[in-house]
Amino acid sequence: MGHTTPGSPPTPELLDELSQFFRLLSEPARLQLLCQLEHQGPMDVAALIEATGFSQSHISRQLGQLQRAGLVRNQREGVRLTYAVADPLVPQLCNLVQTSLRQRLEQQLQLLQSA
Amino acid sequence: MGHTTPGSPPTPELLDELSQFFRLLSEPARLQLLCQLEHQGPMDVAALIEATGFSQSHISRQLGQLQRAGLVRNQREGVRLTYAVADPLVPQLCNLVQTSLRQRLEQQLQLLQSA
DNA sequence: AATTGCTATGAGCATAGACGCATAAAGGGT
DNA sequence: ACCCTTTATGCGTCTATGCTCATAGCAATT
Repeated sequence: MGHTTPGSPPTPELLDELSQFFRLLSEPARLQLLCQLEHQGPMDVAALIEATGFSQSHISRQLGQLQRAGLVRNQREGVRLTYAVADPLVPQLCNLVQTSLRQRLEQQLQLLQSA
Repeated sequence: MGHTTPGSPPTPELLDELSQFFRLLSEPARLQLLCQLEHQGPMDVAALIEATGFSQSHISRQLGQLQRAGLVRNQREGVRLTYAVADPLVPQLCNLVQTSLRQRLEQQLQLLQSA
């Protein structure tokens, strides 16, 4: 039940960093780009445009944000840039959340069945 | 290096659910409320107002969102509502992200030292 | 049922950020 | 040096939402 965490409460700075990080993943476009890269391996921008249907400028901006956060890395291939996932954290998080969401849905389903 | 995830790519619906979930944590106010509850154990709204300095209506709305998402649960104590964390997922996520952020900072530090 | 104390919610304002268009910047080939 | 291709960025628009004020709803007490 009601755990209390023994450590100190998170500082405002940490709180801000955490929320900023989650904000990156809160945008479907960015999350989609990340998942696409995770699933397909490294891709260049043209392929990402093709896969997602977003405009070039939009993709460039979103990838820029992901790169500044260290979630993605790029590499030149001639004039093109190839992007790749740079941190295994994101898939981990998504799996955790996905599992939790599923569990909650199953619980709700059981509640409905018992009614 | 470049893993590719064997499973199928996430459906648009899953992508939306995941991003909506992360959006909840992307707001400093909500994350602060969650951390406060996690750290102090169950608290009533007056205590949360005291602890965070937010207005009553703001807190009510944010707690409502967290509750609809199943992250928080409330319980009547007379006329007051006491809120408590309802899912251990959030502290897990925060710890993962925090660890990853720290690792990245340490790497950057080493890069600076070797320069 | 009226009053009191606590919580939820409608209305409105302000701001952040997504998204596209146009254009600049950068890199490579002739 | 010029041109072509690819990526980054300034600017404008529009939507979403944080946040507040006022007020409505609701539970307990008398």
